[in-house]
Amino acid sequence: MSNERSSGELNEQQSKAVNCSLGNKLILAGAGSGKTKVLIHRVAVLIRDFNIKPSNILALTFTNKASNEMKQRLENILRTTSQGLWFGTFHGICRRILKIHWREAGIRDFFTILDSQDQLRMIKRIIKQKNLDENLYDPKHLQSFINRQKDKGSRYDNCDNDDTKYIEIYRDYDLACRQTNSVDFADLILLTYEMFKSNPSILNYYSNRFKNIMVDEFQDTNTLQFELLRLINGTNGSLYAVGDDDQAIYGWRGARSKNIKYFTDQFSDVEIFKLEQNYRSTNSILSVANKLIENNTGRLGKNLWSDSDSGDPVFVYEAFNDDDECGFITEKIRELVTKGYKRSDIAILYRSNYLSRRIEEELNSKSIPYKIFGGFRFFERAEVKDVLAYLRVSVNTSDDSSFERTINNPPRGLGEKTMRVIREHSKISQKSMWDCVNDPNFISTIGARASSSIQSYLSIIRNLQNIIKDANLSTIISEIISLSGLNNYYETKKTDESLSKQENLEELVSTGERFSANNSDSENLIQDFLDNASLEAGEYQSKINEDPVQLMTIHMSKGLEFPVVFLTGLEEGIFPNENRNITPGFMEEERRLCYVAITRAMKKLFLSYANSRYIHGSSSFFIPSRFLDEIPESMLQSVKNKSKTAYPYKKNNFDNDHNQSMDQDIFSDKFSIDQSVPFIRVGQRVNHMRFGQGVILSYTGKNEDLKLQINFENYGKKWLVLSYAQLEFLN
DNA sequence: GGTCACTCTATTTTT
DNA sequence: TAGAGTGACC
Repeated sequence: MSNERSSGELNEQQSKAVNCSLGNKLILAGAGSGKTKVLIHRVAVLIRDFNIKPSNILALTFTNKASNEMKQRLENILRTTSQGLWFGTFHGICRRILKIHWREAGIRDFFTILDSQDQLRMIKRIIKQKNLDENLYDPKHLQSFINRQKDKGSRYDNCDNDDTKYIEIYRDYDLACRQTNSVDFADLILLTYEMFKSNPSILNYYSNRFKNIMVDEFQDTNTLQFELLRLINGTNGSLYAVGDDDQAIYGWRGARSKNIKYFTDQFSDVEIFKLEQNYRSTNSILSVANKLIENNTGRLGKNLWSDSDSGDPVFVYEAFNDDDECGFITEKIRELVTKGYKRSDIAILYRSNYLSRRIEEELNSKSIPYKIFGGFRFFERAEVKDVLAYLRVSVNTSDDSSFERTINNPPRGLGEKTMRVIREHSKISQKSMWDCVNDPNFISTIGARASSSIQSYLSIIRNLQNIIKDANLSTIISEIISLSGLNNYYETKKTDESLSKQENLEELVSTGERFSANNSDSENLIQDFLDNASLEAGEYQSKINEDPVQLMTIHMSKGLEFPVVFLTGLEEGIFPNENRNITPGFMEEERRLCYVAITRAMKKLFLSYANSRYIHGSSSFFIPSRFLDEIPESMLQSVKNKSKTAYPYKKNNFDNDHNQSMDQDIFSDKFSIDQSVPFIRVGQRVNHMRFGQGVILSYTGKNEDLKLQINFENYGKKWLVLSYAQLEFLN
């Protein structure tokens, strides 16, 4: 965030929103209109002018990043600490509440927070236990079913699904969660909600305490979060909700952007403010964004304007393949850096994480430092999770998943057979797996070899439990790495992979060190560290670089801004992403996502698409994204690379032959390359019997399905199947 | 029970 | 392409 703006004066709209009376307020804030600034200034006004104690304020955001930033910026304005003010994400705050009221919530202390991976593993296990076919009961599908139900506030006994097996799995999953003392993401919120519902006195306490609730990105709240806010806010609270319906991009995760509308209906006396002046982008960028988003229906309607200069035009680069696209980007970055831009001023945005690989390769080969946000998350790496699992069983022995994860890792000679026996026994005796293997009667039924392996595992954990009592966090972690035998295991392997795993574990030790330093006031450092690992997956930094180019998905970029933005992969199927079950409103959400991407740019925006792209091991053709068509041509400046033939395409280096096989793939025997057919390339002029002359814009498909998009002088753009259309190729 | 090599298959976004 | 899952062999 640029300082000149955060310290600057408020404009009239902002000032009204900041200095309003108490009560429920809705701030409709367009992209770049200073919404965080308003939120922070509002908190300052509450404290300074309304004499509200910081401890009576709750500030909710969606990401930890946003929360930390808000905290810091507020303390800058107040010039003091914001002591007692609760900052956090919905999940983080609910976790905090459950840590205090776990009894009332019907769970046990020291619960484990399951991340999506853990959750999926648990569901898979249940499907297996029930002897169901994973093809009929797709674990991922069930995972999203369960999460959607929880996001709506429905437990298994009041949810709707025609397939009773779904409901059974949901029930068994929840049962397993309770038994293993684990809580998933949705549970953090649902348990808090249910606890408030059944304990009016506790609810009362929090309602009275948090008379002032601030919510950022309100359009991203889901049904349950909305209801939770309603509970805490009660009848006389002041909820200050800031949001933008045009930036709702989490519908797929259960967010209900209609909450903005419901807020005015279901909360009392809501006063609405609009922030419509954009301070971020040049007018060229803003016009492109506005034109694009006009294609969505049912918007609340804002008129985002800016009095800044028009600046550079928005550029579009048509690449013929992904290499070309990356080449263009790195070339431009070099140019911009020589012109005085910092690399960290530049962001490369993409729809999906896997699209970053090619870009990374190119940046690496050109030695351009970069930092990638999201993607592989540090705490989701297998070896890191292994070590954390050791820590988890040590503090929560009923955590069966962590028990299972660690007992034979590194291999100690315990196989599927023994595990099955333990699992069975645990199910029948209703005891945790840990309790089972600590029961001498049960152990005596197990073979000598297996039982001695179990004993050595148990002694490792007991040893760790002793160490945990008085060692500091980073010591504990490094003890786990060596005592567990993981370090030895990787040491003897000596592969590149095991080496990098060891490095990651070393990094984990320093992460622990940093965490202790930053959380010296924590009452239970280990618990907080473990929960933090689940809730904040940690950004993985491939290299520690000075001034790196920023790479991230569009989702990650929300709330951020950059002088220069490259928005890549604007192709049908990639962005908008093709979705198997196209849900209603899906396309509009994709469009909003594109809107978010465009409005991240302050000065320069480069859009790019490739005619062919190497994906999932093979090359495919793409047509440009419809979003490009929705922007008037006059607003875009095309940067075409006409000197290169788009098709058939030969790579310059011949180190592999996939391009050649690609040619053959397209021109099979039915449609072989024939000297009478000139190069089909984008920009090629053609003549059609009926439509007359035109220019090839793009193409898709292969063989007899090869389709060309042609822009005819008198008939406009048309798609024609090459094998049927009688085309004359002009020079 | 452990390991390795092979096959299969899924490829969206995240707290 | 890469990660997960499977099966054969030690």
